[in-house]
Amino acid sequence: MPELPEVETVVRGLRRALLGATIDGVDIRHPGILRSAPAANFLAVEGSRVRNVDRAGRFILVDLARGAATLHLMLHLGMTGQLLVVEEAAPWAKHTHAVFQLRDGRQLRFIDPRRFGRLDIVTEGSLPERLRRLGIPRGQEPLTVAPDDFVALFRKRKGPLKNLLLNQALLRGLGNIYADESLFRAGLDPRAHHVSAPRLRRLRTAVRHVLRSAIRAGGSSISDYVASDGTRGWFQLRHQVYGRTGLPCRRCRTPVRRIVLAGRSAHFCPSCQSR
DNA sequence: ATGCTACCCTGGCAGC
DNA sequence: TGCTGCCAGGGTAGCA
Repeated sequence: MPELPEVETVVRGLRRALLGATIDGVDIRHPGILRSAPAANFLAVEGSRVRNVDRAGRFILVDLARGAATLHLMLHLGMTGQLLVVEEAAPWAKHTHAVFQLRDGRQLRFIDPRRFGRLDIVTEGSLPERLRRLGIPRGQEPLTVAPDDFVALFRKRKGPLKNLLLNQALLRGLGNIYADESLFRAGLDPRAHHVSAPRLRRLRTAVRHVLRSAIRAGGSSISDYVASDGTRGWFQLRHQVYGRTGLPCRRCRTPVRRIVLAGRSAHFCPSCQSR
């Protein structure tokens, strides 16, 4: 499940592989993955060069230049999406929905069995305008948000803390795994309401630590996730609570509990995490 | 504005 | 063995 660390790993791989490469065309094999722009709009990538690869939350942004014109490609991996840079002769994976042909004979392939992933493209407009048209949430980046801003984001909000962490309009990039892992590290119950400022500061530190550790590990590979060169991450081996329902807490041996919040499983240690 | 639920979609797995 | 039914969840539409 690609969350911020997985997307960051993919972005770093794409940057290494694609910067300066020329795109000769794109084949949208399954238009259902398009978010808003019709398939015809993607014809514009022909002859463009990759100028930058970046990330906003879980959204991957590829800046393309063609002459004086710029194009902005958005890719979202959804639940099971993969972006692979391969030689064009590489074996064909099932559920390959889009293929970008590179002039040097390689291909960027978008593969997504569950088809929750999305592609979009815009051609112009100011940065905020582009981000809006690409559907990028307005939330803060968890790795750069200042302590006071982090506290301000959550202080006057209602609802369980876990739900707030999943709200991409507040903080973008956290998903179910890293929300649970961050709450465990901060010692906070996912059901906690109206959390105090000192506890929120602790949560910010925990989020940063968990995300950075996961990025160093190349992300968590649970089912489909792989980096753009096909390698798997190993942070799943370090999960403290996610996916460990009924197993002993690694800190205190109390069985890990699973409840449902925001329509998702929330995993936590009832002894180590307090409200 | 905000917070909630239903929906999309397929592979993997438990249970019979 | 083979079938059925359920579960996983990111983002968004639609609702109160």
